[in-house]
Amino acid sequence: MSELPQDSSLPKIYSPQQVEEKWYEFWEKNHLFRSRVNPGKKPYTIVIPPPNITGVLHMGHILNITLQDAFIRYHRMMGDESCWIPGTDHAGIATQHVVERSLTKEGKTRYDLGREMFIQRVWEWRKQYGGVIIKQLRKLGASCDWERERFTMDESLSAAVREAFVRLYEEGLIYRGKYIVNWCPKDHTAISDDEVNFFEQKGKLYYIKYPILSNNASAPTGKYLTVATTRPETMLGDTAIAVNPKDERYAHLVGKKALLPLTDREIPIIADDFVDPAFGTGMVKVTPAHDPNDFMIGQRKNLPQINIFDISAKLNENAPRKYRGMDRYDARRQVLEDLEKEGLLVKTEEHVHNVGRCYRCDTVIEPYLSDQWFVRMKPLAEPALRVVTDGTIRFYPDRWVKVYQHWMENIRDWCISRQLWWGHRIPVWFCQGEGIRPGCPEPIVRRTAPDRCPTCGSTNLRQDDDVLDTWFSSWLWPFSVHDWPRDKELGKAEDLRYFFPTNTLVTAPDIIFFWVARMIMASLKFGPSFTGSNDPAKNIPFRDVYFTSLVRDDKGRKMSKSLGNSPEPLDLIAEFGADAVRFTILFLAPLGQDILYSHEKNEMGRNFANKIWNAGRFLLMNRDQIGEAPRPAKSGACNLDHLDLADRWILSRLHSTTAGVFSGLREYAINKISKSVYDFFWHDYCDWYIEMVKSRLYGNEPDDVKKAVVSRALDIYDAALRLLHPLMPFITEELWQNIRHRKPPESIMHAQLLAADTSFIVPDVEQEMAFVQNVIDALRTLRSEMTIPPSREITLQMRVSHGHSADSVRRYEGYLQRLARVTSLTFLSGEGRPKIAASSVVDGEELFVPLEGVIDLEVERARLQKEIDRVASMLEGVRRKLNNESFVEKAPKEVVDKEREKLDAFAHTMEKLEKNLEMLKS
RNA sequence: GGGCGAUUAGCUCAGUUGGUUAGAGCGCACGGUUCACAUCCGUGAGGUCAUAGGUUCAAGUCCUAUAUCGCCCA
Repeated sequence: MSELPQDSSLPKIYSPQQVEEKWYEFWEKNHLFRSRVNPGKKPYTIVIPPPNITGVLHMGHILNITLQDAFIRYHRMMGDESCWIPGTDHAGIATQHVVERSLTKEGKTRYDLGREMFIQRVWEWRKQYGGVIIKQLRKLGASCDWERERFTMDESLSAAVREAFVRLYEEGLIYRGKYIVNWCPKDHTAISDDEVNFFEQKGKLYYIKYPILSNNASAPTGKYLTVATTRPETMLGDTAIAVNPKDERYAHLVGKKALLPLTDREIPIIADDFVDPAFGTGMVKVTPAHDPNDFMIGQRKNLPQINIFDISAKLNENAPRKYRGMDRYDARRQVLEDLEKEGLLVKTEEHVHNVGRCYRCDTVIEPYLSDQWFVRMKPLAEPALRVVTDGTIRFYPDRWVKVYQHWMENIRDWCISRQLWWGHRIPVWFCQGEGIRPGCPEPIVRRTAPDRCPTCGSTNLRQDDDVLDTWFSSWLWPFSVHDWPRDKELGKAEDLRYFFPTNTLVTAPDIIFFWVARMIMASLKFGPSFTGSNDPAKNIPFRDVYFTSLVRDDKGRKMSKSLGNSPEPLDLIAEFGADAVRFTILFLAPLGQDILYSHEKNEMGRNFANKIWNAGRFLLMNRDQIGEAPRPAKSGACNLDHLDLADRWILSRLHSTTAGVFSGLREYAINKISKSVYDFFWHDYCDWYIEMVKSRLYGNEPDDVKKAVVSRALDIYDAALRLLHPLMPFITEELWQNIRHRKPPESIMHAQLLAADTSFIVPDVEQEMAFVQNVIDALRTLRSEMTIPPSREITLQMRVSHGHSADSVRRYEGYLQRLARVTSLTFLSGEGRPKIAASSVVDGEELFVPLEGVIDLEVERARLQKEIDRVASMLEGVRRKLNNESFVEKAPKEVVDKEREKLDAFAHTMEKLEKNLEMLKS
């Protein structure tokens, strides 16, 4: 950094582009984001919710990242060891698909490459394109500790995944079983729930008769029951009929059997809560192998699962011979035809239902039964629920606790296997025998690949083909980022113990189950092994969870690529500056409510930046012309020489603003923080303080007083920049570096925040200032309504009798001169008043502005009458209250006293106004 | 179907445990460019706080119901 010349002048308009780039480089080059284990300081840690490597920055990230950066920067300036750990997620399915698409362009499939080559290809892709988003975060100003960046497929994070898997398996918390997945019959792969697109579609509801069998002989009773289904072909896999247990119509049938038409299978009639008595006939067929809900019923009732499809959704050998080899839709036609022939098809209705389609090829998804790995969730969920309900972990806003609780109490086992190639391969091997001892059925679960089967010694082992759900690595993130379980061998043991638990998690509520809940479970489960404590408070992954708003467009629609209503964040940053975009989004972000975003709103942030810039420009010009008083020894302290009302007032405002920022931080009320800093800077500091300072700087004060005034204005500005820095890091750094001489690598990033000192907050001073402001406001209003041009000077006559003295008002004459163009101030005594004058009553004191020859008496009379009406209606309201006996009796004394004071004040004002009006009439 | 949230000025939103005359930004109207800023300054208009009941001396704020919108779960 080159030293700035003393006569440095800033351009009139702030242009963020070069400034932002310059300071980010400076921060990075000087390692200012770095965090180190420091027992002398309190740690403050955030782990980034790792974005997908396929992802690009969108508005949701802008909000999410800016929030985290603001928290991290505030804590850094409060003296905490702030550590923000960045990284990315390998996003199994999304990434695999992206790479497969690029292969398709070459006319290849992943099978052409083979598993190993394909994975290599993914790594290459990642190196070239992956993590674009990480570079984009820098444009936003994110102060992540880049030296700690992690990727969920890093070797040490893979070790964490294997460690967790093996431990859970050994404890019996992981098991293998059959499960329904979303299967694409065209791509021959399972896809995740997120990748199924649901569309409403017109279909048909078929009513089918099943013969009821007698209790003992399994002989037809001649009676039938009727089920309704949208997928008649799956009846070939039915293993039960179900009714709702509360449905009295069918209570007598439960426990009996029915004959499955077109087959010779007998199936039971059972009762299950899932069945909706109002749907169809209130009886449903149950096909556990081909419908997720039926699958759940089947699990509860121990029903057989008969899979009638192959991987292409053609009927397999489990279907009657006649249908084998048919496609599912051909089978549907054939089944319907055959039912019709047997007189079992009762009727057909039009029916609208949701159909899931593969987001890649639009093929209708087939719920398909296959072997999967599961985590038993109940034992993990119980302690994880407790730490949230007992307040060890706090949610902001706290209504998410209920959502969390409901989910945790009804938790289902977690299917963690995925039929993909890209991801953490399941650390399980199967013995392929070799005939030494036929079948070693137990899976071999190891942290590293075994050489031979521990049972039979065979070296013919085959690793499970599947990989783990990406969330199975994400749920370890708060401690795997510190290289658990290899933290000791990699020298990260101290980091892990110092920075864990993290303090704040900032995330979108839509992943509360996928991620937030599971991190809590994983940390409570594995935490004791590195914290050395069983205290849940020491093993939670984070103390506070901030659930962000959803960013919508100005019509309230979700931002989405297909709607084209999502702005390109880098374009926004280029147009308005990162600071402006950051500030705007934080200003718009009420805790827990959606944000309605629109392009123009960024102008607010931009204008604010420009305002701050110009305040700095004003200060620098005056510093250069007038100079500064000798600096106080303590850096960051404020010059307190020659204080006047405006100085005491702005100090009071600065300290209460600071207190407001701190309380906003505690409540995670970020929009309260941004609003109070905005109001302080713009309205208190610029609108009033600077204008009042001008009256001293350009008046007849001695030189040393002027210098003290300049110094103090700079000191307060410096403190305000620090208060604003976490919200607008770039412009505040630029100005902070300009207003005083700093030596690199000195940075506002590590400057201490001013502590909120209540001794500076003085109600009397604020009240006195409010009076002055009210007088100025009244004069301005009067000028405007009497159409007195702003350039025209006025004289003011005051009568003070209501708590103010001529002497005290006289002290503020300079302000009135500067802010209301009052050239002469005189005081009236007795009852006299100027004959031709505009008048006003402020806090009970009378103002007269003689306007002989200028005043339009008609206008002034109307003006006064309007004011009289206003005061009269308030007077009336207060009177009504005080005439109410129960109010005077029951309301607290202070409230009643306050109303009495109001009554006096209004009555007093009324009296003056009426006299003044009368004067004009005579 | 169950749960949750929202409804305050034309628009986007503040409004502490009920107790000053319900505020801000944008937009609108009017006036303003001599030394920080027209990305600005000053002034003004604009609200029966969704509706109906209730509790209370007192309700934008608490309770109940309804309406509309949105989210989650099933």
